[in-house]
Amino acid sequence: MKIQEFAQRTGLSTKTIRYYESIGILSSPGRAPNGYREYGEGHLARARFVAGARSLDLSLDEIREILAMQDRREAPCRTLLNLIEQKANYIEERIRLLKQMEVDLRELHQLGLAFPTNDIDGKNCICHLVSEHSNVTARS
Amino acid sequence: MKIQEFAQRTGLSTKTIRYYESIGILSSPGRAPNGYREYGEGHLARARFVAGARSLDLSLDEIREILAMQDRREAPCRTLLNLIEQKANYIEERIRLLKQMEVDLRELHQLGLAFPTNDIDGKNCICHLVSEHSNVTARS
DNA sequence: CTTGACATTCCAGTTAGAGGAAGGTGTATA
DNA sequence: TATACACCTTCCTCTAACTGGAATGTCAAG
Repeated sequence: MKIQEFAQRTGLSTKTIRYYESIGILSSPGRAPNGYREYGEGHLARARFVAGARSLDLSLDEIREILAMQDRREAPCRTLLNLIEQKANYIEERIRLLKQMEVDLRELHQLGLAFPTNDIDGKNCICHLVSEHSNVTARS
Repeated sequence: MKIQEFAQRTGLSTKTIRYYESIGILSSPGRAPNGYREYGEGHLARARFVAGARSLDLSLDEIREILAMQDRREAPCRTLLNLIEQKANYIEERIRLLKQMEVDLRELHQLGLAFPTNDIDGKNCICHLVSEHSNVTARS
C-alpha cells in the first residue's frame, strides 16, 4: 500500500510517517519503481504500536528504547510497564498543578470583574493582580 | 541595580530577562560605563507583570499584546480578563484529557501486570495492548 | 492535453528559554 | 602584584515533535 493508505490504517499522518522514518523510529519500506514508498501488512504493527504509545504520551525517545529492545529480541514488557506507571504518576502531578492554576485563574477572573476595566495605569485593575501573582506562587 | 538583583526581585532568571529584552517583551535598560545593564525601580513593574502572566501560563505573544495596549495608553483590563477566562477554560479541558489519559494508563498497567513479561513477540503482553490503544482513542 | 490527486525531497518555523563558550570587569585576598 | 572568584557581556546551538510550504515528479481520467 502507498503512504496515504498506510497513514489511514495506522492513524498517523503522512508527514509524521516520513518524519518517524527519518529519525529511525520506523524502518524504511521498499520503494516502487517510481520511487513511492511501498508498505506491506507487516509494517502496520510497529507503526500502530508507535501511534498507541504516543497517544499514551510516551516520548519518541522512550518509544525508541522499547523498539530497540524488541529488535534485540528482548522482551520490553517489564520496561514498558514501568514506563507506563511512571507516566501515570507524572500525569497525576501535572493534573494537580493544572487544577491549582485553574483555581488561580478563576479567582483572578472573579476579582477582576469587580474592578474597573478602563484603568490605564493598572494601579487598580486586574493587571495589578497579575503582577502580584508571581509573588504568590513563588511563596507557595 | 544590576541584572542579578533585578532577577531576584522579579522572579525571572538572568537568561530569561535577556531573552525577553531580545524579543522586545522588556525594554532595554540603560548601560553602565562598563556595559552592564542598569535597572531602576521603574523597570520592576513591567517585569513582574510578565512574570505573573507567565506563571498563569499566558503565552509571550498574549503578553506582548497586553503590553502593547498599555504602551498605547489603552486599558487592557477587559482583554486580559477575557484572556484569563479563555485560559481557564482551556486548562479545564486539558485536565479532562489528562484525567482520561491517567485512567487509560492505570488500566493498561493493571492489565499488563496480568500478562507474562517475557513475551518477546508481543502477542500476549502489554505491547499488544499499547498497539490497540490508538484505535480505542481514535474511536472515542 | 490538462486537471487533480497523489508522491518525492528539503528547508524553515514553532515555544520559551537553557547550556555553554569565549572573553571582559570588579573586588578581596595571599 | 598576582590570582581567584563572582559577575557581566555576546553569540551560538539545542530542545520535542512535528507542521507548512516550495519545487518537482507520477499517474489516471475526461
